[in-house]
Amino acid sequence: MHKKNKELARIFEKIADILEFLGDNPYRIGTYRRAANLISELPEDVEELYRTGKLSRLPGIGSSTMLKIEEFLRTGTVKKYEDLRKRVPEDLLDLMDVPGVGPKTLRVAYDKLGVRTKEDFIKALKDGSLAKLPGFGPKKVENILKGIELWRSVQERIPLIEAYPMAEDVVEYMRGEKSVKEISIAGSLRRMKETIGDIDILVAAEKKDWRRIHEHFVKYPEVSKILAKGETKSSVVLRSGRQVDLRTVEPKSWGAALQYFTGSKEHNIRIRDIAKEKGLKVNEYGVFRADTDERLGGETEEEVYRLVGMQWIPPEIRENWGEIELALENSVPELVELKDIKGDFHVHTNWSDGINPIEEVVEQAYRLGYQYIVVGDHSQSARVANGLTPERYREQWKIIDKLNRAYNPKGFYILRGAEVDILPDGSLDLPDEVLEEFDFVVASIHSRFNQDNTYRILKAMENPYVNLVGHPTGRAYGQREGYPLDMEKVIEMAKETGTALEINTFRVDLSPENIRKCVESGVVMAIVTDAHSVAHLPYMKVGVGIARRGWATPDVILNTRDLSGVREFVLSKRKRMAKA
DNA sequence: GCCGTTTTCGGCCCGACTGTTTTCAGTCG
Repeated sequence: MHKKNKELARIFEKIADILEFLGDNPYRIGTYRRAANLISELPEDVEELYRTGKLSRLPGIGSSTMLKIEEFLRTGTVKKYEDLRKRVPEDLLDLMDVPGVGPKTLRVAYDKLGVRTKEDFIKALKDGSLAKLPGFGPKKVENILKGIELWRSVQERIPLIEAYPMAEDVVEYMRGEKSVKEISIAGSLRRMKETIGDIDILVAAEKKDWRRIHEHFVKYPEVSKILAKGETKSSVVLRSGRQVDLRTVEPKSWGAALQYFTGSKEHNIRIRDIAKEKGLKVNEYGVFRADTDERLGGETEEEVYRLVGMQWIPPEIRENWGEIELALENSVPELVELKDIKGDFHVHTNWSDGINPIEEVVEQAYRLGYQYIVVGDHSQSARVANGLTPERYREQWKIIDKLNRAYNPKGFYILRGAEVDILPDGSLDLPDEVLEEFDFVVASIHSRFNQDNTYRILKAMENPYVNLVGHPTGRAYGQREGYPLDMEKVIEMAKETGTALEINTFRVDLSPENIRKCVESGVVMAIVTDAHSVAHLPYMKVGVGIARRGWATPDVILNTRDLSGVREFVLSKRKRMAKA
């Protein structure tokens, strides 16, 4: 994320927290929170958007917010925030993130018990003084203490790629309860957000079975704590420290509930707003006429969207970022789907740092129904990854040739590939006469991040044999921010040279924001798993989700092309660069 | 604080769970 966006969003979030503590108008507070949310999700630098005048046109950014943004860009801070923070102990406000603790609780502790710090608060919980206040009791205090424990263990959101298998496992377990009619992942996970706070699961079943379903849910073997258990909603914490929420709805409400619990919040508020204008009411049970409460539908998501007058919107782009306007005009783009994917361009074997033999990797790719796979082990300078010398690649090719003889009759092709290192000066780790013999070449930066990486990548793309830039920005979600990179130049050069940019599933690099820029520029991208184990290969579906979140259509995704299309992509670059 | 071909004032999404209540407040999503 852009640094200024992050800082500004944090200031607005803090203003909201303080105002809430002070008991200000809830709608004003909501406005600050929405602004914070919007700014943190902006695909571009806030300063840039301000300069081009696009900022004030965003929904929820009014004149007062604009003034504060201007002030921030000019001075680096906002006076209102500086004034407000003097009125509340900062330490105390952090506690608002504790599950079960809100502004009212903190305010009472502050007023009645003189609580000023986290330690004060914990002391008030433990010595029973908070429990004595009206509206409080032993249970509430106990829950808050549990909340603090949870909060300390789950401070960070986890990467999509970690959360997804976790959620799939819960879904799989819940299918074991026979009264479950429909089940789906919901929330930010269904929207394929890069990081996930907690996991939402939705189930449709007959009302009489709900209790049994929740009983089953809390018995999931990974559960370490039960936070809540009801007829419609239960929450648990897994041993991994992750919270999972399960909700049950009647089958006739399935679509409305799935729509509702998928979010995003901004998207849903907008949808309900539109519904209201049409005299309708949308909630998790269905779509109703506002005046008579007559139920109009809600069994499927398509029906919900249709009833409010628009086409269905893919979950990955439900962020109120223009998708609703397009849906009203029936012109939401057809996004790339898993079934369009014909191969993977970047996987490792135990020839370098993968854990499986090439034979197993190839077999797994074949079983996924692909038409081709690019075996792309590291090149020699990646010593820690056991990178391959030209001689070892030639040995590997003999095996690839042999495998091809076995698999080609079944319509499956193994391509000679490499993930060649881009060296500090932008040259490549293998000579051209070797690169020429590969079917497909991925080039990536793996070290010396302090160099001019824009230059390195541009230079690598000028090589006629480089077909794909691996994890272009160097970002690895949850581990490393990307290095500074002039993305505009990279996009321009990719387009000019006919080089693809990588959507790396594990690193979420490219990010959805950058993917969207590529889509707009018509730059070709390849979705890859960068699998280091056969178990990683099926995560292509997560990669497709990330691509969809960046509004990627099949035409800009290289994996949607068949083998001859891929060969054509490689050959046309070689021809083009030879001429140039 | 935002927003407006029904409004420049008066609305703003809304239901579930928990614990403390005897009809509801606080928190959450």
